[in-house]
Amino acid sequence: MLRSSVPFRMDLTHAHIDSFRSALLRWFDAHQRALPWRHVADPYAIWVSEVMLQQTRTDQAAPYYTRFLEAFPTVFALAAADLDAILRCWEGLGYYARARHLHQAAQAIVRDHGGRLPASYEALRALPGVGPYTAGAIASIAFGLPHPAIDGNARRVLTRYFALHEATDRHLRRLASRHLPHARPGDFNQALMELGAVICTPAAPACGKCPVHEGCKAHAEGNPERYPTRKARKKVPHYDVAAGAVFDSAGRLLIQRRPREALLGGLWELPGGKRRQGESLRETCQREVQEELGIVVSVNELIDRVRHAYSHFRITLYAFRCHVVAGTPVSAQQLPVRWVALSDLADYAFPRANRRILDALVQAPGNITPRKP
DNA sequence: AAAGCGTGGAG
DNA sequence: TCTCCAAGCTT
Repeated sequence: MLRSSVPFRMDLTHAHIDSFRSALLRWFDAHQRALPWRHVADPYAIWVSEVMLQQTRTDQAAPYYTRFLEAFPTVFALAAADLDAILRCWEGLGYYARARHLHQAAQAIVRDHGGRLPASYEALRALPGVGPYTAGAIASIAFGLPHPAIDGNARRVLTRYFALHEATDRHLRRLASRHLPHARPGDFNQALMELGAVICTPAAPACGKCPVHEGCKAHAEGNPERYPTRKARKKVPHYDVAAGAVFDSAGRLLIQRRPREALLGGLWELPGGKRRQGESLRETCQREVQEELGIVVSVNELIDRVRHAYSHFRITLYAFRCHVVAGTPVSAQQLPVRWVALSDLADYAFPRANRRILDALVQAPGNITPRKP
């Protein structure tokens, strides 16, 4: 039943499967990169690493992983932490819902599992932020359970090795399951990913160094780069955005917190928004600050211009120095609003583009916060 | 099911 | 400069 639904059973002889996985594991044992989450046994740490690695390169996640575990060494520490502290630790890593889900899941683990990561695929999958890949990765790496973990790397390796033009996630999981050595499922999964990251790369794969190139159909066909089939990208819109660095008479800066569930959820930011048709950037700045906070500001010099690409659109952000002319800031969306000294900006998590502006602000002359008399 | 969700490195 | 895409998940 299972077997007949897989279209390549010719290749799935026991001998072939055995040589594939033993060659792969041998290569992994000899050539795996040294990464901070290698040879880690703590299921909590493994979980943190897997969440950080979702859609994120290993070299970007590595320093965050180390810092995060220092700040939150156990499930209990994470469950008891403030989301703000977690977001500060996560600043710059992107996809901030991951931090929120990590926090929620930690609380669920304390509440429902006595503070230990549940040792089953199903229970892991039920945690917020844990999908099919992450559940399989934790189950296999932390608990030695025979579940596949198909990420983008593994998908590329498998579609090339078997020359699959159309492969659903279900097919790939089933295929990987057949090759899983029950003695070392975690190492096998990691080996597949490592091969994809280091040898079987999207462009210019190093087939000459590949431990399984002899059985690889894409290599035999001569053009492995045509796998996996990618779907056409939609072009992303671009917006001009104006933001106000609004100062009060004491030289403090006005910031507001973004709603939890939104883009950049829970981070702090300068007020601002998209430029409208026919509007000047200074007009945008003035209007947005007034709409969001109910105050009238004078819009003065341009502090900086930052180009930034988000996941599904891009912007050019123009930040202007502003001063309050009339009113007291109150968020129209009932969001937290705060006046902060420039020296305290490290206490808040900001999106990357905003952080650039703030850095420019702190560097710029004329920003010495007046000493209180 | 398709869209929303960050950031940075490589080419 | 621009495109691609990375140890995916959620709704």
